[in-house]
Amino acid sequence: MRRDSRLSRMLHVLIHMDRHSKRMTSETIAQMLGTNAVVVRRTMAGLKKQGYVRSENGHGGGWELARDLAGISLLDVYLAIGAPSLFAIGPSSENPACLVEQAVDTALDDTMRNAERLLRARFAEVTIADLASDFDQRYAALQSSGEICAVKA
Amino acid sequence: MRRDSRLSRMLHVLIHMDRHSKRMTSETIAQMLGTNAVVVRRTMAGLKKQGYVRSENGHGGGWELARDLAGISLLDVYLAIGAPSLFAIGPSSENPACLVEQAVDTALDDTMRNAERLLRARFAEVTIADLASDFDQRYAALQSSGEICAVKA
DNA sequence: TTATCTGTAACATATAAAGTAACGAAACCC
DNA sequence: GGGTTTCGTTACTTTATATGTTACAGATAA
Repeated sequence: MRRDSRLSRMLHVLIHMDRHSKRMTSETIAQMLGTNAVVVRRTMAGLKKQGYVRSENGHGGGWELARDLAGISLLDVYLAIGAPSLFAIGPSSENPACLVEQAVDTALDDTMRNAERLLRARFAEVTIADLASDFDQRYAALQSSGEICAVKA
Repeated sequence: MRRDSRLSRMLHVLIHMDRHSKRMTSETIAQMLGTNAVVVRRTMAGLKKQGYVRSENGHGGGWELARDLAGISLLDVYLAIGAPSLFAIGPSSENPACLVEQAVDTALDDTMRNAERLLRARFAEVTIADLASDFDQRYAALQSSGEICAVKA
């Protein structure tokens, strides 16, 4: 399978929603992400459940932020999309009978757990507003006035 | 795809090879790992190329250690099997044109790079001999005299 | 009522590790 | 030498899972 890009995509979307006055439809967001509207709804469902975004049906409907970006951390988003597995490596089996394998897997597991703790701690430190201001700096640096992801910022 | 278990498997094998006086055939190792002899040869090829193990053809042939386990770190093994990607998450595209996406991916990438550095540093600290002594403790604690992975330790 | 939306279910695709079959080459035994 | 064992390698198939797609029901506004 490909690398899981849901976290990256949701952060991307949230920032655009913040800079976008009107509601954005799944279709608009999908084009922005280079994907499909169903994929967008599927992934955004978790953010909605956690109250980070709202969605409205019908004419003029779509998605909008339900909270300030300064109040949402990367960890919040990561958890909202279901806290998918961070690592591509792991033990060879769940419950090995072999004591050697148990020792190896325990050691690896400890190391991976530590790494996961650090990653989560780091995610918790950064708000989406922080990322947005990173974008502002890039934008100012380039002094560009063109299109940004097919959606004006 | 499944979680990559090559590192776990190779560590497992190396410890067994250390406790096993005779050479072990790919088939024997495969049974120990619950897999196939070709998978074993394929994965062990990297360890052989780095000089951690040797293999001999024909009658009485098979695999044997070429270096003391105290001289091989987890990082050595990880690198030997091709330093596969550690993370299951990543950016949505390689070269995003969108500045928002660039900011998001850069921030995530920094975080992941830090995590990778920490993981590699930790892997470098631990030798296979360290893992083997973990096993010894488990073994002593259980006072078991039975089979261990179909291969007596 | 009709055109837009979201929400879901159901199914198809892509990717890479893992699994499998086949065969050649090397080393050993008789 | 001839047969057997074992590695080395190629060329597949399988598997798991995020992603992509189609279809359709339900909700909302003009």
